[in-house]
Amino acid sequence: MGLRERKKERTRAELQRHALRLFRDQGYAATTVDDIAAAADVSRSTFFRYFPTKEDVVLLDDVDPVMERVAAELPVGTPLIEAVRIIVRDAFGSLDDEARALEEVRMDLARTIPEIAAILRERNSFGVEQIAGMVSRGIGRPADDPEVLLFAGVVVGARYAALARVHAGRTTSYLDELDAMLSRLVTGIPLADEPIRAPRPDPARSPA
Amino acid sequence: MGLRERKKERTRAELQRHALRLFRDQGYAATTVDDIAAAADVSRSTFFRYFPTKEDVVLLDDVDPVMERVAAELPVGTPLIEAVRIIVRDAFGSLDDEARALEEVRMDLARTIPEIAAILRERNSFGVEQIAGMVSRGIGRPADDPEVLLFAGVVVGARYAALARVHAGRTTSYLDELDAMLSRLVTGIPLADEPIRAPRPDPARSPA
DNA sequence: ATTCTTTTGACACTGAGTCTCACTTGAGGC
DNA sequence: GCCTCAAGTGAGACTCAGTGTCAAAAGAAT
Repeated sequence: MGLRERKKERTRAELQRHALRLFRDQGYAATTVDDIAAAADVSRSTFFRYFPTKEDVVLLDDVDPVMERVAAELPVGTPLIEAVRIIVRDAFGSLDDEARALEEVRMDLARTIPEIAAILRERNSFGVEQIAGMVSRGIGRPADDPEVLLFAGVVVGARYAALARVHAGRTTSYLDELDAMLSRLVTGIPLADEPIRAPRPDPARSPA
Repeated sequence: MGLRERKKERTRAELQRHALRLFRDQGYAATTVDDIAAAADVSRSTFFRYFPTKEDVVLLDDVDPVMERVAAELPVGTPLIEAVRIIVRDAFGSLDDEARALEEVRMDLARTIPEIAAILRERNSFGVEQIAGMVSRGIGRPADDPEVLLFAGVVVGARYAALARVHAGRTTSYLDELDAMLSRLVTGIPLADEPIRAPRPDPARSPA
């Protein structure tokens, strides 16, 4: 790996490091791309050469290729829902220390700054189509099959639920929470048969 | 309802009508807010007084209050997953002709212009927290309860699956598709126990 | 007709994102 | 070591979304 590559990697890391620090210190909206570039001692143009948008500096996505690799190593016959659990856990678990540390910072920011939580919720990693593609390959059904899409949607939903827990400050580990959510799904959809009670007035609208 | 109110409503409708028309004709990114304002014969400022962002002109949200009303009228004891199905169907079903027509246009745009599909997927109506709030009221559990959030996440996931079908051009009616997705959920998560097959090379990466 | 309030348009400003062009700097052949 | 080429960088101009202010216009109320 030549000097050029190393320098590039260093610049990218510097930009991300300073960006996250600034976001933490002075908030997301209050931090301009100029601020970040200045802190990392590069020009504004350079920032956009490394990250297509300001939001992207929060994201990472070293995870996707790892997920593919883990998926390819699963024993044939594993039930789909179990496979998802294993893939998620192993893929995140196999991140190196640096990536893992970055992940921690990112989740902490998500808990602290609502704007970042929104970015992660909307943009992070996997969408329905992406998961549907993996499922499609895993069980040999078309990727636009309704059941394949619905399964993928449920997985994405579990992710959102985990992120909501993080956002509510009810957990410190997004990964553990996601794993717990997926575990619950193994026994079906929770509360599906729960009977609804007599309707009561929306507490948000009733007098305090 | 005074002249003032009527005029306001007309302006809002005009802005939305022209915006959707322009988006359809020349694309979302290529249409500036100035274009929309000019077409509707108002100033740029006025546009932003009616819609906080350019994206918002695609959205509607006459639906939320209706959902609340439908929810309040459900018989006590209805299973939660059934309740969701009924609420969604009745709430959308009770839209007036104009709102329904707008919904059609919006879904058509979503199928045609990927950018609009993304906006709908990310911003439209209900997020996990919002649904969790309704569920919380319906069954009397805290809104940040893991199972409540997971259930809400699953519902959102079903929505995404339906939107993915629309996006793939496999259906013309988003509503019917969503209803079908929720029906499937009544019998549990589809494909959950489906065994995965021997891994095969990613077709996207294999030679054509 | 008069006041009062809401809506509106004109304008200025910030910041994200795009583009171009000239420059520097690492890589590799000689 | 030198030269050449390509990759990476910086400066700056430009577009457009979104915010804020302020004064003029138009509907409502008396």
